Amino acid sequence: MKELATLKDIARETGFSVTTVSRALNGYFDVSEGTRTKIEQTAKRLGYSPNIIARSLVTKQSKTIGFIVTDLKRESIKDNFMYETLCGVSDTLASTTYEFVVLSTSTAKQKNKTYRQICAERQLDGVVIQGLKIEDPYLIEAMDSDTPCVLIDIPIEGEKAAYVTSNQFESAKQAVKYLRRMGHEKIAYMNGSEHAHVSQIRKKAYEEALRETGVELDPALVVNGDFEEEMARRAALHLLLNRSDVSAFFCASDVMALGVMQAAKELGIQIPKDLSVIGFDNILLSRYITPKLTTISQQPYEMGSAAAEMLIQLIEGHDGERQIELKNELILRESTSNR
Amino acid sequence: MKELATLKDIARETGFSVTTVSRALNGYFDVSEGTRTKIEQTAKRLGYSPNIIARSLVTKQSKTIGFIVTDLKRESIKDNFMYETLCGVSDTLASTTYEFVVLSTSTAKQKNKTYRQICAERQLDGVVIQGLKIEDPYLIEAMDSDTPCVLIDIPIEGEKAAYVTSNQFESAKQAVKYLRRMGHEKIAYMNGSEHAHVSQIRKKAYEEALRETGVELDPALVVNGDFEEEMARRAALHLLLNRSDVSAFFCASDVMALGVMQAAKELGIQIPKDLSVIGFDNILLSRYITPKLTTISQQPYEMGSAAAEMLIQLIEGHDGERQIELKNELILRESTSNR
DNA sequence: TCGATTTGCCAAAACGTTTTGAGTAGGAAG
DNA sequence: CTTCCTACTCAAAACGTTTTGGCAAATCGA
Repeated sequence: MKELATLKDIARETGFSVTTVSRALNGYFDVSEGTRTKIEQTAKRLGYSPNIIARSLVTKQSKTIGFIVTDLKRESIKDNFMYETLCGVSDTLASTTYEFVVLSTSTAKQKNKTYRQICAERQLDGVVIQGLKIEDPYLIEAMDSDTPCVLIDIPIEGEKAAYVTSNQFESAKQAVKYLRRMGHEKIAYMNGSEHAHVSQIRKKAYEEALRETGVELDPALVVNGDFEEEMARRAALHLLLNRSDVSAFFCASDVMALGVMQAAKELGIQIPKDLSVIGFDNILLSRYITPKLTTISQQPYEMGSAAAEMLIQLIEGHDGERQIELKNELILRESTSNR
Repeated sequence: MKELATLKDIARETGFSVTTVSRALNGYFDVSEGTRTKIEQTAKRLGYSPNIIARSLVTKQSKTIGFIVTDLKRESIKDNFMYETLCGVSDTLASTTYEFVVLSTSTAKQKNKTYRQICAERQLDGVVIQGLKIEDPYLIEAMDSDTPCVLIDIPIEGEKAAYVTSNQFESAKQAVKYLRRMGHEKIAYMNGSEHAHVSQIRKKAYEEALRETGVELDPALVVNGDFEEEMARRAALHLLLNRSDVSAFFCASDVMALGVMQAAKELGIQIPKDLSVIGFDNILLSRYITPKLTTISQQPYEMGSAAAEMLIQLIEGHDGERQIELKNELILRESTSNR
């Protein structure tokens, strides 16, 4: 299997110079129609395809964007958040000339290789970042880096940094207020990892919703499941054992809601009769379990897709929106009822 | 934000030549200890990181492997096959110097850009291919291409081509024979897309299992759901309406089994009392629905991980296994019972 | 007719590496 | 005093593109 044809090969074959061949193939106007078709034909005949690497070296554009994700792990098949955003990114990139490389990182790894290095090494044209923790070094770096980037679910803007998120705050408040309207007063909150921006904002929403509906905040009702089912189960078990007055649970993720439901089951607490539960994410499972989970739907696919689009705008220097907010929606199902 | 430092910068700074700097940084032995440390220090001080693109151009190694997947689409959040293999690939690649770019293709796209071009353009060091149809052009190309590749679930070998698969045939037979042992005789088979290799092999297994247990093949009992829930539902509906003697369904995927179960429900047919159902894949959902689905488990994560490992062996010229077969397992749950 | 413009083409430099082949200096061996 | 190693260093070429500046011929304007 021989090597792929180069510009030089075409030049030799047609008798023109490398320069002319290059310009012909790139649609410049200073090459006559005749030579252009001749060159194009031999290019086709030889199966020529430009060497993106060589091109990148001189143009400084790799036509590659990085999809940086923290802890790409198989456990997240339950919520498919990362996978769906990836699909969104992939789909919109498919109609462009860009391709994307998946870069899985972690807080530990970020100490070995700086964000700058990651971008520079492969001369990434742009970056989509998802799942970063608030205090991750990459966050500050990304903010005032030279290479365009768009953050998912972390509302930070910079010279070349944009973000896409959703109306987390409002929708979370809406969920809590819904519980209040159903007559619940002792509403527990299962928070996710403290290091995630979404956790902070959802928690704040929970607090504000209670305040606005005239309920005093009880710190004991706020527990943490770190976005994990098992941890949530244990935390819920502990809380429900000690506080029989809790009649509703708002969870920062569906996966944790699963843990809460499991805990309730173990204690013989019936959902929704004895305990109402609301999740967050609208994962696939949420409408298959019994009782079906009331939850807040997000649109990860659309987020990925919007992120990619915005990134390309950024890369190509068009100015436009620097922030996008998608709409979440409260989906009422069977896990909630009147007090 | 200034550009990243280059070898030239370090050379200027230290007074050595670019050659020496390069060799020092790459650990050659013909550079004295003194200069090496001096060079290393300034490299660190300037935040030097090699430009992989430039390096690739001369070494012909991009340190990038391609993950070619057909029709990366959000629908597959139900079976997470593709996502899990991706995690497997990502995890084993994480401990190497390779990175991977996701290349989503389709039968249509394969007409525009040949496999060779895809590999050559980005000078991919190797490729993992998943989800290819049997008659896809890429298959033949990959088989005798120069760039190493590992196919997932398509047992084809080549000079530089290897594959990883599972004991599909045996495990499918085992499932059908299990139904036979439970006394079922009229066993329907819901096949997946004809173009998928796994469909063909699972169908053959179904036929052979019946033959070996002395049941005459009834072509009318073989229907096709194209790996889609809705199509499977319709096909099952049609079959179950006309053939009340069918007492069991073996499905080439869990997602299609979901469709079958839905059809049964619509017809008032109870599972497993009136109809036994076995799926394939052991998707997350399969143990959450009621009744819990009896199915065959696969190990997509391990497949991806094994594929990546084998690919690197191939790339680096070590010879070793060219084919890997993982073990599937029949998982008995609640959707099957005696006739 | 002559100068000016346009058209079509090209040589050479550049991008940041690695690799090759050769060179220098110093010491050891004869 | 040569000759030969050894240890270290480097200039130059190469990888496959794009870009710059310019050159020759053809066309145009007067």
